[in-house]
Amino acid sequence: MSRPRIEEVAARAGTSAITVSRALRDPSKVAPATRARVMAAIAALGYIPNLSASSLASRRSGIVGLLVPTIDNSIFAATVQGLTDAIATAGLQLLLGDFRYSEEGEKTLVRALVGRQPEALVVVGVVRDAALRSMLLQLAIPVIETWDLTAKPVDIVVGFSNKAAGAAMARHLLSRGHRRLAFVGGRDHRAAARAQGFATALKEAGAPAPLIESVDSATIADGRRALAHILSTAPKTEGVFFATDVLAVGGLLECQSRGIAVPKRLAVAGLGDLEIARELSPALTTVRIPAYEIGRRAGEIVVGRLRGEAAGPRVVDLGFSVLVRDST
Amino acid sequence: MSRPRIEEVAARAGTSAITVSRALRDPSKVAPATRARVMAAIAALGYIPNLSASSLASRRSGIVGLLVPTIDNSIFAATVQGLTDAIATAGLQLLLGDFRYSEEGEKTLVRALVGRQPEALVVVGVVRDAALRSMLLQLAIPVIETWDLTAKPVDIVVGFSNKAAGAAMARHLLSRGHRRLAFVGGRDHRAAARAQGFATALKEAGAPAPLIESVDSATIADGRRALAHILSTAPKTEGVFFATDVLAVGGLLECQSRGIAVPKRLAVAGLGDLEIARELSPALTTVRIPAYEIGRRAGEIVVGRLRGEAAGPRVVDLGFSVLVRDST
DNA sequence: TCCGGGAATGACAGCGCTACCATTTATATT
DNA sequence: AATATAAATGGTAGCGCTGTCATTCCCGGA
Repeated sequence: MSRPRIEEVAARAGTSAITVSRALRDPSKVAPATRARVMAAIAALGYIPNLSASSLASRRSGIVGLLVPTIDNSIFAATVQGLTDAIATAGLQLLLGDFRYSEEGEKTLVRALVGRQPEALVVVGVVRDAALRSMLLQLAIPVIETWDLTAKPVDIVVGFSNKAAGAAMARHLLSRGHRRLAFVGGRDHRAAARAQGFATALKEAGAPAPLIESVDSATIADGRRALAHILSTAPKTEGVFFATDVLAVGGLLECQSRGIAVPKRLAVAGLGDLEIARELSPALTTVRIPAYEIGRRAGEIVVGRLRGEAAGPRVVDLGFSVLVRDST
Repeated sequence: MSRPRIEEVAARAGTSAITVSRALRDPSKVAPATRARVMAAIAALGYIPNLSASSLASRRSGIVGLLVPTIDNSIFAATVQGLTDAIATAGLQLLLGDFRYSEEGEKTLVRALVGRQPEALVVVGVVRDAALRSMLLQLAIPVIETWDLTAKPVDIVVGFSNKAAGAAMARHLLSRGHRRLAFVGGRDHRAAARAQGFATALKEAGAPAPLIESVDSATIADGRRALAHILSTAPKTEGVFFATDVLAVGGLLECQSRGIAVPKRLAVAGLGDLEIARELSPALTTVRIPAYEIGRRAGEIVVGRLRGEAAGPRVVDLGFSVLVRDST
């Protein structure tokens, strides 16, 4: 009752194991009649090749490892989708590792992923841990970091500049006449970069430094709380930039609850271009991130590299765009 | 510059390959001093075991395959998280397959997953295709279907009754005095089951049959459009049950735009308990689905089975609860 | 002192497949 | 007809690890 092996298929098709192997992987190398017999035998036996054995023998696993901080976050989901789409064309498959934002988990996970001999590794985020960096460097496989630009990637980085996004939003808010501004974001590096760009742009424009409000997680309720706190601390605030749309939706709803006029009394902006942000009224001004494209491009780079194509630039900036809507 | 093998570690630790293997997998069988030398050698060489070779030799892959229709959907994300949490305790890893709701893709994908010799397979949804069912049966590994109860699962099913959820919501709406009702949902089996339960409960209560409105996808915009269409087709409708919270949010926002009083003039209900649904005003009445628990339980069942524990019931109903809020 | 028994370790074969090279057969060229 | 060339196929070895069984070593008890 155990699963059939390639030898059984070969016997049934009246040929040898190696021919069955070829019929599956490179049909052009097998005569049509033989191929037909092999395929019939495969179907009859329900044969499914053992890819562990295949990986071991061929030294090609057909796997791309993906390291994500958490799959809960729907914004990363688009990136995963893009990556899947791109690598599927090359017959590659995704092995997912979800490290839950923990440094220790990250290292264990990398070992588990690398042990499966992936042909490339894609990381959502940038690798900061030095030990991990050097470990990845030694692997001698493509490593693509995403979602955040860094001047010295382990190998290649595909993303956009969080700092530039923060600065762009600062300039937009200033252009609308809002000068006393606040920033709300988490404690992760991406949010910090957005805050820094935001503050720097304000400084350059001679505007007052922003109030920086930190949140522990990024739920709508957190956004509400942050806005409430800002209004009690700095009631004269004229505009708030939230590091994510989810937080911004909380801000917008809190304004609704309190009867605060948006954008007249207070401007609200977010980042991420969620559908809900577009549908609320006033519609949320936000930064569109090419989340799907980031994954897609990462996948294309992986596929290109595995085909031995010439390496492109190490830093791929996919940009972003400020979508001006009614909330600013 | 290639990766070190177990032999190199053994040589450096002054022992044999098999002892290194044991030191990693069952440390109690190796003397502490030897173990320490082995670990030192592993660290010095940066050795990472080749799990393809390990799988092949031991016939244990340490992998659980997961088949999801799409990872875009954040509601499945909680299930994935629960599953990951449960199997991580047993040192198992997730191999993700995303079949994008296509039947053909599903079969290809299963072959790709099964080829990696997973120790169990978890499916989000129920397997309907007969050929696929018999293929899964032949695998002789645990197969857990989720998110939908079925009387005859391939092996085990963990979920809740979509039909019962629809019926519960129908009874709730009736109890609030809403009698002319409508249902909005996609064309998938889960939505169909909810619609059926909804309609049946109405019939049993002697209420008029619901208007059934189908949507092609489940975005906020779809929910808005569906509500608009219902109002133009059947202006006397008193309540709408949307198959998902995302659709219901669209319905709620459309009511806001049109100045329709909720729930006085029109009651709105959803399913899924998204945060946004809770935060809008009026807050959305919805059905809470134990999404995380479904994944978690599926994982626990897998782990239990692999440990050879006695099999439990084949159908595990985790139930649901109607969260009554202000929109009904 | 000898022996039995368990702890620690190792030798060997083989998991199922594919790379490499050799061989056979069919087809084209002179 | 003889040779060159390509297409089709097969034999053998080995990918890196672990299961199985054998061996060595040490200790306590008779």
